[in-house]
Amino acid sequence: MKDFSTSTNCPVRNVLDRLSDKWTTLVVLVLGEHEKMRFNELHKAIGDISEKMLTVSLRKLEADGLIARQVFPVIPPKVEYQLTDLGRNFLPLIDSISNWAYQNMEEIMNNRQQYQAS
Amino acid sequence: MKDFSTSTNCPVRNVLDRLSDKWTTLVVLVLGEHEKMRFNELHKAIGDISEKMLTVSLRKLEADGLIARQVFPVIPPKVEYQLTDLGRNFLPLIDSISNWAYQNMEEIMNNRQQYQAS
DNA sequence: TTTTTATACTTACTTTTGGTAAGTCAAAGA
DNA sequence: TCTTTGACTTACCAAAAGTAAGTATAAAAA
Repeated sequence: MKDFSTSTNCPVRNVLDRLSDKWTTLVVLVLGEHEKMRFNELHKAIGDISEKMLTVSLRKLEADGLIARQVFPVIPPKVEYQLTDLGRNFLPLIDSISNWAYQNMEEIMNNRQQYQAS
Repeated sequence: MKDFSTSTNCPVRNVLDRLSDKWTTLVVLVLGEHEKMRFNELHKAIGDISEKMLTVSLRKLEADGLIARQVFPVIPPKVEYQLTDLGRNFLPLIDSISNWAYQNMEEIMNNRQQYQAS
């Protein structure tokens, strides 16, 4: 049994906090479907993420080693992102969460309505 | 292939956003180890969550039907929380994320240090 | 030749969310 | 009568995220 009781000093919690983040998981999900993607592609694919937050999310994932960032020294700039081995290794986990959400969303939506009504 | 491009109108995204939240996942994780827990037990088990955020997280999970809240009409108050079937059904997914984080945290920490240094 | 366009970001500013600490309620015990 | 207990609220402040405009540079278009 692991220790969740300690905050920033616990590496597991630290990793977990970063990966259980709205945008981060989404970036991994869409990157999981495309092999290589450029910044604007990701931006369009996710749709409602701001450029700022996309940048932040990408940097965090890069720092953690889940994605690789390749810069082409051209103008206008070209940058490609792709999952690393570590990222690809993580993908199925978050993919299964996405699937679970898909399969259970109806029930969850119903539950929410019940809850509202009471 | 699912559509992630639309924001609040997409139920999958909606569910996903809520479940890929720092505190929410943690609450499910600790509830997964204890069967029934009272408010203050959860608070101590998680450690660095504020009472406010614990309340918010519990309400959201309750609304979505992942946990059940049982109030005992006594003074001082007594409230017990436990995973519902839906919650228990979700638990293994997040458990495996937690395990993945545990197994890969060393590599991730190393990656982060490399990144900082560059 | 000046203007526009393309791409991947920054930056300044505002809004929303989260954290902190103190307060509430009602009864039982000191 | 004052304190304690447990599950919250609430008011206030800090941090994070959203918004919109700006930056850099060269090639292509006007």
